[in-house]
Amino acid sequence: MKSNPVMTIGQASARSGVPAKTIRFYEELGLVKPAERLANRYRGYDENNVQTLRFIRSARDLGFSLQEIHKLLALYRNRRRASEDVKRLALAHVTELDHKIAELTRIRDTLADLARHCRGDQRPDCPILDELERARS
Amino acid sequence: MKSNPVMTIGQASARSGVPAKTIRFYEELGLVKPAERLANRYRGYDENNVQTLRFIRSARDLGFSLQEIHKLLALYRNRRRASEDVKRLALAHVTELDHKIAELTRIRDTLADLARHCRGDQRPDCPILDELERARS
DNA sequence: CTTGACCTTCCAGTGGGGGGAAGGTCTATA
DNA sequence: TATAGACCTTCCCCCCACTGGAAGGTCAAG
Repeated sequence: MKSNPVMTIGQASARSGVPAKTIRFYEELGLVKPAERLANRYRGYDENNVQTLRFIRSARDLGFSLQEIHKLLALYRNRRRASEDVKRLALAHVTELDHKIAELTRIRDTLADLARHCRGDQRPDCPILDELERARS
Repeated sequence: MKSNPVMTIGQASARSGVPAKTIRFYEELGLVKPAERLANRYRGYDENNVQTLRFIRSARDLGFSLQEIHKLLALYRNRRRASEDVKRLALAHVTELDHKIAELTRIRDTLADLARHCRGDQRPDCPILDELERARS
């Protein structure tokens, strides 16, 4: 399962879209281990590493946390995985997203409503400040 | 503009709903300065302070950052403010929220779609992993 | 032989707090 | 009067997911 050639962190970064600093950070977390260390102490990455980095990037783009990605990577690398486990992770994340969206929407509507009632002129009266002042425990 | 009596941080916390730790943190940021220090070095808060803490809490609940709250507090305390300025801050925040909601919704739909196509059984085949593997730069 | 583009490690900061140590203070009760 | 316990103080470290920068090593081109 060796895939030459080996590249430096800068090249792996260019080919994966993950910043070099972030690649080192992921290594520290145990997510991506470079295939080898070169004689000059540089990290050496292979195609497998690049593929892993792309996987992480895609998962980050879909809003998965690094903890969730850790689990996803384990499933990704496990040929005997059950797709059930992947689906469960994904659906849990969808639920999380639904909660966040609902919360943000509620906030957005409240604020837009307050702003709609504010004249927005040179006078100091402002229902937005009035509402913030009122303790809505 | 003195409003006795003075209370300790615990009482201010109970009356404002802001944890004592957080009150100290806000002080460090220059958001709330206790009315006085008691002889025993305890912080002493008055009704004004409590009102400010409630204001901050309400603004946090509406998703404003502490930086934005800093500006909101300046307007709140300025009797010669123009409601225009408050409204502008609020609407900018609504726009931010709209972007976040749109982004999260896009992610949510993508992920739900992927999950919908995953059988979720004991077999390893999984379109979710397939998609993560594919580099969607 | 120098310049500049890489690479290395380590330390610090972001935002918005939370946890907990080590120690001072105050009040109620035995 | 002693002591328990509930406060308060400052201090530093932890979370997440990075990002920036300093100080120094390595390598290819001119």
